[in-house]
Amino acid sequence: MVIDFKQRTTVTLAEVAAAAGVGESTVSRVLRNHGSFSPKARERVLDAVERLGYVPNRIAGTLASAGSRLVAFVIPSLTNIVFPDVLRGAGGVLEENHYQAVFSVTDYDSEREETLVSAMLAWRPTAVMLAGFEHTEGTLKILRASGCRVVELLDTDGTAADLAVGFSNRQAGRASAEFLLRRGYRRLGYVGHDLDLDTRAGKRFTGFCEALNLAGSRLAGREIRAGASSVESGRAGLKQLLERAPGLDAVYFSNDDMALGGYFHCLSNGIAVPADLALFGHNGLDIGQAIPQPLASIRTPRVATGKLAAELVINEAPPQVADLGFELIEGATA
Amino acid sequence: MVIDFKQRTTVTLAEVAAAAGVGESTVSRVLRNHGSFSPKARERVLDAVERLGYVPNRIAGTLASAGSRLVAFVIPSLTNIVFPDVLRGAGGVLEENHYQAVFSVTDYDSEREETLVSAMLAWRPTAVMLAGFEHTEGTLKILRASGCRVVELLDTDGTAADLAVGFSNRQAGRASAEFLLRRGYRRLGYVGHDLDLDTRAGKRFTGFCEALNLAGSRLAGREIRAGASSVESGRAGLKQLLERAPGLDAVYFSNDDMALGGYFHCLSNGIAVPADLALFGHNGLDIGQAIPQPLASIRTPRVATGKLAAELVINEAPPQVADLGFELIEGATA
DNA sequence: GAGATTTTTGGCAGCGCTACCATTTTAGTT
DNA sequence: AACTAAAATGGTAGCGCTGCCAAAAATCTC
Repeated sequence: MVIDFKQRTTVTLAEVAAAAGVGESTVSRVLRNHGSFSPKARERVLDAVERLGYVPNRIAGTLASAGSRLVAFVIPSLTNIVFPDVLRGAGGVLEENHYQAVFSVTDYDSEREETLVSAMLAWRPTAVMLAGFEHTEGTLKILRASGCRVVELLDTDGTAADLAVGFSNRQAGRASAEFLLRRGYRRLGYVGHDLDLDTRAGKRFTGFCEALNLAGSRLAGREIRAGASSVESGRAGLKQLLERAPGLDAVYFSNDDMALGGYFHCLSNGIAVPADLALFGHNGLDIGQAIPQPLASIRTPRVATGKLAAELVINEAPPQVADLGFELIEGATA
Repeated sequence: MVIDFKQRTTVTLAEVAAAAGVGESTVSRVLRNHGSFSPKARERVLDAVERLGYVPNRIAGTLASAGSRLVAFVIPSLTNIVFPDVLRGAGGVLEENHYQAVFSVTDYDSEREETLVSAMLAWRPTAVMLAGFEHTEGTLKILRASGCRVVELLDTDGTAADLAVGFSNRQAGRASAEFLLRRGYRRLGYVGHDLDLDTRAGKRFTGFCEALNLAGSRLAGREIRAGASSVESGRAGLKQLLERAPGLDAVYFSNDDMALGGYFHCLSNGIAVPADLALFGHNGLDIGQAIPQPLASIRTPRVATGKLAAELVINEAPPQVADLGFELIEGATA
């Protein structure tokens, strides 16, 4: 196999103009379909573009004009399917409008977030999309100074810097507790992952406890596991919790991944769900609905969040907080 | 809340130079730590940068120099965790080397792939990363003409355009069949998703059938489902298959998502695994190892693929095919 | 201490494009 | 046909940075 390494002089707009026998401006106008030009000119330009294999250079275009049509995502994780879902929702809209998505991953580390946001801004993106409201002072400062739009995703409990799209995790936590109480469960436990890192999970937990308090009840046991959420962590977490706090009749998990782990623990150990123990997750993942007993959970608007976030940015919407709500899935595990 | 909409004149390198009392070149050299400058100059520049809150403009930098330090990913899906995993692997390496990842999603449509690759090239990326070897002629043509590096991911069965990193899906399929045969299963079925779209799954299936033929055996039944893989699709697929082809003793699934669906079907319907029916997946996802009986599967080097792909590009490696292999997980479902 | 090196520095021409403006061409009006 | 309005076009000055080069300053050599 032979690869051509010789410096292929990239075709420029000027060359296209020359080949088409028109001025550079005309080529630019035709290609962006902006301003006026004759059908004849259009044809000659498109013909030359085709013939020379011209690919516009958006780096140059961006520098010359104002907007970069680049949208930066600085997200905590790619392993937690929540974020790919948001990216997916945004991706479609962005693409239709000829925007490009750029991303980096913080691993739930807000210092890293600051570094990454700062690096992103060097590309002069139209907007920066972040998870939630909890950021370092430094992050907020450089973001403000940049003048670019900021969208905080998947959270509405807090103060938005500019735009925010998501739902109230706190209310989701409350709704989960209320549902379990309504079903008659009284000895409730919690299995979660690191709440300091995943502040949205923390808010759900807060909401959950609030609802319990309001009902004159309280958490009968909790197991907080270090690190990110995972099925295995949920499984081990439930095992731990049940050993330490026997007699629970329902457990709330920080999300569906954790809850699935819990479910599998029950399956393996002959714990009847929900007769012996009820399980409640969060996110409403498809897989949770495909297990033998559909998981009781809360369906969150992840794709819709990405979609709306992109739309707001593209339409230059004024600062606002868009609450997309959530939907309780009764399932069969509670 | 008040948002400052006034056109915040972005700080430029020239302003930093003026503030630091040095020339523009010196600022540029200090910031890139490239070329020579005195400690004194360095200090004054960094001080001015800090004071003015200067953020370099990489759009301009890229235009002026050669390389964009942008790596484009054009992937089939974000729902299939395989691709986020690859992105994750690449992301770390890219970030360390001050590269940025840009992506778009084809939804397994090669016409869209061509459009998206073309759009990506407008950003003059250092490399374009694609899934597999199957691309339209048009895609290959514009890629060749662009002169940028191309990495084809997660496949080694075919002809690479430039770099390729992954493993042999065909061999994975063979290994899966050989394992099942070795275990004594004889009436083998297959449940898969759309093979024309996911050509790598198709190659696994081919390899699987080859191994059966070699052993003088043949597939006893198959169910190919339209659309992308999912747990629900696997569940429904296995149900269908068992109705149509009773008496199977093992089923090979196009991937772990599908296999999990199959497992859940068995759980729901009192089919003992593996006594009544053995199940075999592909990818070795964590969740497959967290269900009551760890799923027999093949662990694929997804993160490592992303990592190596990024490294090869950054180190300007010569064209090559890197086979990272795979690992059979015996599990407990076969 | 003069001359030869080496290090540090600033000026400036692009990179490829778009925005703006001035000019030319075409269409419209009476 | 003469004149006006509208449409089409090309020239060119940047966008903010880097790379090159020549000049200036610092260091070394005998």
